[in-house]
Amino acid sequence: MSRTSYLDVKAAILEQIRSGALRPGDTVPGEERLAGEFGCARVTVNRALRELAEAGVVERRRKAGTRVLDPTPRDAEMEIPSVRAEIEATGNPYRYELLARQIAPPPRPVREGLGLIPGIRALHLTCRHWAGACVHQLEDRWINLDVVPTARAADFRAHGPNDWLIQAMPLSRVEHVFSAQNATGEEAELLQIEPGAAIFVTERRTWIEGRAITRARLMHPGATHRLAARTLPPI
Amino acid sequence: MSRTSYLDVKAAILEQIRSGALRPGDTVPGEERLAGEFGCARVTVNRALRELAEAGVVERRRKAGTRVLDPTPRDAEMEIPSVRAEIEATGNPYRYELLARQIAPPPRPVREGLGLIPGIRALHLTCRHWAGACVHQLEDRWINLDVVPTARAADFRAHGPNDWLIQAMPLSRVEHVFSAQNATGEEAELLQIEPGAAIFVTERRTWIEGRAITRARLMHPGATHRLAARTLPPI
DNA sequence: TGACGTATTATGTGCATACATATTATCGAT
DNA sequence: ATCGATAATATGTATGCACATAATACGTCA
Repeated sequence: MSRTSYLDVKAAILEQIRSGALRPGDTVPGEERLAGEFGCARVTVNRALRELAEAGVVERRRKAGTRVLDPTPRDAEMEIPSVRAEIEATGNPYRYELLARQIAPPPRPVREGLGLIPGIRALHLTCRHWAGACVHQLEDRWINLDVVPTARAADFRAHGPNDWLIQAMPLSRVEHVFSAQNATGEEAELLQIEPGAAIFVTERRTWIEGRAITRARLMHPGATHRLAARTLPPI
Repeated sequence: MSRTSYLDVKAAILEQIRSGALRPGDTVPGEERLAGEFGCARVTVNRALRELAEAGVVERRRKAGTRVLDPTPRDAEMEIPSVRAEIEATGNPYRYELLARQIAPPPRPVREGLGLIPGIRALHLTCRHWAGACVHQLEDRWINLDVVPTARAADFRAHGPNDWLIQAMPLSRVEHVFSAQNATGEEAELLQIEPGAAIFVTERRTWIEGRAITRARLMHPGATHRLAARTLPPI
């Protein structure tokens, strides 16, 4: 029997978060307590919690203890805030609109992106996010109902699917691919811009434990949209 | 007199890299040795080096020791490879072309982005990066000669300014802002695309110790350009 | 009652030590 | 000379201990 590693502690706590035993806002037991439970030294627990804090999973404050964070604002290097927060930060009122919702077999590129067998149906949503009187984002999303069956029953008329998914599936892996494209006629109409105007397209795919959850194509008017990323030097 | 912190060790080693005393490829002295020099425990040096390794500054291998890494491929989350590597990865031959070079007072937005006093002149470069027969990137760059006076003497006809700057100024802070725009007539001509076609624009600014080094506007044909970012889950 | 100082508490970090593990170097046998 | 076992070495990490630091809780005094 080997000794308890800080990796064991880390994995155990992550598992508790994934399973819902620890929810955002909850306080993780203190280092001393956990060290007792795991039968290891406090420093070992310390390292596990420290790395979880670095990863943005928990927040630590002296005396106050360790609290599970909201999974939203994950990494500082590549900050992709929720659409709502992004818009409200500019002072504009945010409005969400569900344009279409159906369950259908996705087109081939989407199907392959989600790793689905041909013929399998998925949830298809089209939404619009407004910043005041301007369209900020047009969202075309497919959700893998095999992985997230509860999405079938979810009501996306009041709240966007992204917020819902972040709630339902924390700690997932995300891939973003950005590109610039000329808006098609339909896209231009929905975005309230001229056909052919440059749009900034984000293709976002999300996995949990190797299984694709969702694939979203997010379109923004190119003239107004800005995406920033900072790489900080060590220290 | 307080004890030596792992932060002190980290800062000292970073300083040696910045100053050039430790160059990429060099081997950092062993933990035991450094612990002796700094008058601290080996665990303290270990933590400093471990964090530097996590930050991508050094590479550690058992028995082999700790080596300073090339500053290029800094962070895995937001991988922005050198243009050359990016193109050669696709199998296309890379070609670099210097279109213009002059020393002039920059226009106001650039001047403010670089934090320069009005009237101060800076190095202005225009370059093109080819992937085979296609233009991959059109680069419009200003370099702050106050911070990098050696750039005045550098010859940018054979190699691009980005490679040169990475060599000359390691460990700097970088900010990227991405957007989609419609190409102007001039831009379209240089990029060999139709006027009005969507272009993917990266605005990159680089600082070292709070001073702006350079500001580049990188334009790519939107149809072909892709930028990917991944956020990995903890563990 | 309210302000302020002190006790309490949880995390942060350093040290000496011990052992684990990966990798290279070395040396001997074939 | 080649292969393989073994030694040497640098990093990886667990432990017990001590003290530092930040923040809250709480009790005392005006």
